[in-house]
Amino acid sequence: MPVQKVTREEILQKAMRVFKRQGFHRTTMDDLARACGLLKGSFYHYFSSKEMLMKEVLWHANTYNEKHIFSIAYQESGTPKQRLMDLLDALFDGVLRTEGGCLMGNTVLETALVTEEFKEPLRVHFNNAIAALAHLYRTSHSDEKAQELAQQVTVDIQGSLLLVKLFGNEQLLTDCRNRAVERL
Amino acid sequence: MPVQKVTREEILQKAMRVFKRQGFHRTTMDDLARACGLLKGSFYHYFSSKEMLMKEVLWHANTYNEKHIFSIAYQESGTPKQRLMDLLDALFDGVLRTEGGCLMGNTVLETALVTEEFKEPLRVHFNNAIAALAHLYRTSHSDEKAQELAQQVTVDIQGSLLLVKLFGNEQLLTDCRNRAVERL
DNA sequence: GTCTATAAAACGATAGAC
DNA sequence: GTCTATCGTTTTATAGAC
Repeated sequence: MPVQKVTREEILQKAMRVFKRQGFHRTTMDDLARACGLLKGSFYHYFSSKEMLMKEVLWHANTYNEKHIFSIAYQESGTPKQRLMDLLDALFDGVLRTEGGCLMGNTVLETALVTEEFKEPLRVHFNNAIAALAHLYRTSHSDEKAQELAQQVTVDIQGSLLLVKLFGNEQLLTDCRNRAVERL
Repeated sequence: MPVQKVTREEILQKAMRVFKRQGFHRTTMDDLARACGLLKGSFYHYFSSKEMLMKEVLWHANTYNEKHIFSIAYQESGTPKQRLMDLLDALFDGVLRTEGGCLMGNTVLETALVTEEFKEPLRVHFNNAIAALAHLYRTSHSDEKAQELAQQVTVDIQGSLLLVKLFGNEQLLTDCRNRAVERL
């Protein structure tokens, strides 16, 4: 009787790492299966296609981020400044712990014009990010100004991650974090 | 006797548009050949591989940008503010005239960790961009501050382009342009 | 210089044994 | 649930006619 090697949850986790590092089109089903210790044939027991898997990975990441990162903005304990710093630390930790930067940002630039189906989870992610930041900036700014600042910080993060990926200088993220906190 | 349908120059131009829209890995040699009105077989007369073609496209874009966009920063006529606005207009024009956003930014996120050979032209591009902006900011700030501002504006542009690609809201670029001018 | 034809490999996906 | 085997397609790249 065949022993179950991985759970669906573990596959989503491992697949995310591979997609983050190699991008969607560069990654093969063989890459993904091997990253999970499986052979390609076995992989289709869990997911019917590469696109379906990617969609699930993106939604899964959204759920995780809502629960463990963006939720920090809405905590009742801690000052807004502390919550902002904690949120950014959690965000950058996730981004830097494995190679490839931000899966969401990478996937936007790689697929936005060729794969309509990924746009919905990607939009949800960035809307969540902006909403969480805006919630914090509203504690010291007007609604409009807070929304504007939240957008600017989101843009700042993604642009910084791009230069980090190219030049390897992680100091850019520290600077980005400081700018976000200073704007409170 | 076969008539020459396209010049090498035209191929680089057309190929850039396709890569910009679809990304490197999603684009096939057949896509590229057809975009030039050629058949795949004919295409290898000009370029030995897709990677070689992409490298040439990136270097070609660098030459164009140096000559027609970043050079604006170093012109002797016009105020720094005017030159900054002209430079950003030229940059955004090139980015918005065809679909896909910024080829350089897209290619960084898609290939930085999987294709070492593209990193050199990509780094040259972003170094050129930052240098041109820093040159302008130096007219009203210290060397260090100008460099810092130039980096921030570069990051701002790339992050804004990412959100524009996802949400289609080009107002984000206008805001980005205004922020860049205000920092002078 | 462009075409047709094709080789050779990679890839997404399926079928069936265990 | 995982494996092996394989199908059908796509893709990169080459060879040779015109």
